[in-house]
Amino acid sequence: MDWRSPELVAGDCPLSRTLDIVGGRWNAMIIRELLDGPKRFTQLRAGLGPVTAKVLTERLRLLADYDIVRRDEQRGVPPRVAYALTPRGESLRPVLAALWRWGVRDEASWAAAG
Amino acid sequence: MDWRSPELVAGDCPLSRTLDIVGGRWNAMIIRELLDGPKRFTQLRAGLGPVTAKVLTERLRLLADYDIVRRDEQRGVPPRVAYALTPRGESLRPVLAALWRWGVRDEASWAAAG
DNA sequence: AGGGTGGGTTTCCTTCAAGTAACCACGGGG
DNA sequence: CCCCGTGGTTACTTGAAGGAAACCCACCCT
Repeated sequence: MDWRSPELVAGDCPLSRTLDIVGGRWNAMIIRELLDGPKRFTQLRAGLGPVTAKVLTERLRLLADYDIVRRDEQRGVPPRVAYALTPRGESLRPVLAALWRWGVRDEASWAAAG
Repeated sequence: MDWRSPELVAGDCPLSRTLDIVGGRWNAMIIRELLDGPKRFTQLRAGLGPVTAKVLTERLRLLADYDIVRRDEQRGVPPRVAYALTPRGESLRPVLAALWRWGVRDEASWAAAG
């Protein structure tokens, strides 16, 4: 792995670009939910705990702009909207897996040490 | 990978705990610098681009609290302080590598599509 | 006397993500 | 008639992160 490149200094290194998407308070957890398969707005809210509708809408729109999630609106009453990962979103699976694994292993060894 | 666990809803799922450390504007890039080997304060500043002394100090102290970096102060005039990764910090290497790889591959395919 | 050095601290200010609360359209059910 | 559920929107407020600029020690060199 070559951690060096000219533009890394300018602040748009690959790390930062990935973290623009996967960082932040909710994005990773939303993607995690959708790695299970498509879900509707209310299901996402339920799976994410204390996220407000405003923030969830915001984050989903942002992730849609980034072509990470796709929004499938089924008209009718009441309206139902399903969210699913795009291929680009799916491609984040190994990244999320790495983050998840570190969190799990670390929790264990951190507790063991103290 | 089992993306489910009871406490995931409470917001302290393994993903979030890893991102507490690796997320944020500078943390990942600081760790990236130190994966090259120990560096001194000024070297870090140089490698990171436009980070102010205040913020860098802040981030380094935080990472030290998390036992990700170790601070080696060599007294004298002028004072010299070296920062190095702890084993816990080193263990983040695969995580950073995954983030980095996604950023690189994505940059390519994103540009190709556009 | 004045400047450079390394590794900061302090104060102030701006920005932005997130939270709170209220509201919307529909139609169905009681 | 009024509320419920779905998937939001809008306006307002808050808190924390981050940046800018100035300053600090203690010593060396000129």
